[in-house]
Amino acid sequence: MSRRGGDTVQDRIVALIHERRLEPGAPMPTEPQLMDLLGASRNSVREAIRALQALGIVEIRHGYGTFIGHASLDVLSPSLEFRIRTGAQGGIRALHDLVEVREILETGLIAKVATTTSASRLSALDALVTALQTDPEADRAFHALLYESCGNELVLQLIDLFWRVYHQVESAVGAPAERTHDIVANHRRIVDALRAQDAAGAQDAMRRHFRDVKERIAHAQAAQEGAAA
Amino acid sequence: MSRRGGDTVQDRIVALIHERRLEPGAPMPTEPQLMDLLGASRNSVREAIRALQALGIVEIRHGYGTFIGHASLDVLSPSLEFRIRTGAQGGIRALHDLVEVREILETGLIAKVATTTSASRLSALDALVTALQTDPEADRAFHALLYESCGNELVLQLIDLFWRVYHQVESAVGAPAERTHDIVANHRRIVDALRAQDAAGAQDAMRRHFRDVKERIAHAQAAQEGAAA
DNA sequence: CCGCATTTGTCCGTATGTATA
DNA sequence: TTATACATACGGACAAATGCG
Repeated sequence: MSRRGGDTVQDRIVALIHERRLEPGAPMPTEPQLMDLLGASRNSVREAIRALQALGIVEIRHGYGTFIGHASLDVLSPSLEFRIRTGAQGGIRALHDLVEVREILETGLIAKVATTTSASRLSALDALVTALQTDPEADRAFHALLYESCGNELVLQLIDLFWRVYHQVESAVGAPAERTHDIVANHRRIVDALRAQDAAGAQDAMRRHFRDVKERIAHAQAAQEGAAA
Repeated sequence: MSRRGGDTVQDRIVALIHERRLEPGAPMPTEPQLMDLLGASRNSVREAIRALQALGIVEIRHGYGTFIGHASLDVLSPSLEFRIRTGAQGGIRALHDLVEVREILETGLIAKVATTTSASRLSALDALVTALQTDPEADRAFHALLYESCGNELVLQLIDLFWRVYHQVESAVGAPAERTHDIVANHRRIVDALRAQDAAGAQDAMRRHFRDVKERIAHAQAAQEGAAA
């Protein structure tokens, strides 16, 4: 029932939000109110709200109320993770596609921020590069901080989403054979190019970084095929 | 209850899918079976399934059954559209971010396919360019056909998703002041560069295309601010 | 074409847990 | 602590849609 069309309970709730100009954080009507407004039973209203919650359009706080959400992109995490894990070849193909999207996004963005990265940000990036050797979250923070100055919230959330999904399925699809030394070197090259305000050099460094990531995936694929034989 | 963790009904259903190695298109257990398997009531099972449906992980057919879905990215359409429409300044800022993501993706991809576009595909692109003047869907088909040879299903779905969301909110946020002549010229430049196997030229043509799109958005923003004054 | 079984959709009533005041 | 409002969960019942004999 939920697909295209304006007559489902779910769509009518979304229309109600837009009509009332409810902004993120604002309280939703309570379930009894929605039952009355939409002429639907509690069960139908609840199911529609659960679907909207899965999309990040509303947020439910236990025993308190339901509120307008921010529709953050990270609601796609379970869907993307599922997509990869059910993909052919144990999802390695889908994982490669995911990394390629990351590469396209980050090589495109790095050129935009290459000349607008402040000195303080550069030193913060330096600190994160050294932290890479011990803390895996430093890598996530590194890629997030890189593009913080671009002023595009959507692309920041996209990059963070893909980073999280990749590292979540990486462990499930097989050990990545981390070579910390190469990883640190790749990240340091990126920072060096930014410090020199060398956009093309930063793009090259980013491409090299992802080339190694894709090599690890290909290696995992070969190991998997070997195990299958 | 639905957030992170492995003890919710929703997460247990996903775990069940993975345990049974159910692939897209395969039938899910029926609601009574899930009630028995998970020890939950029918309402709880139904709400969890509705959330999974919203994520594209399952597909429900009334009176027939529930099946494993493909987790296609287009489930994000309502979420993205909501995100833009509730954004500041009537969503124009968010719309600009969306177009910028499209630009990054397409300028990055066009370089990858610049040398692998067959002659038959080029003539098909030519036909779509002429169709642009009458059929708005030709634009969508054009951008889809451009990258069909890249072999990355994920990025294809991303580009198509962003195209649809943009054109859906474009009408809601204000008339775009279409100038068909310029649009056709921009697309033709792209095809010409591909025919010459000129990757850099194709990127330039793509950037010019999106520069015009962003100009239209800025124009709509100025008109809106003028109306508010 | 019809009727049947299966499955999902909707609804009702009730009880329980939780957060706020 | 108590009271209230809210979300959560359960069980039962009937309606609607689909596929099949």
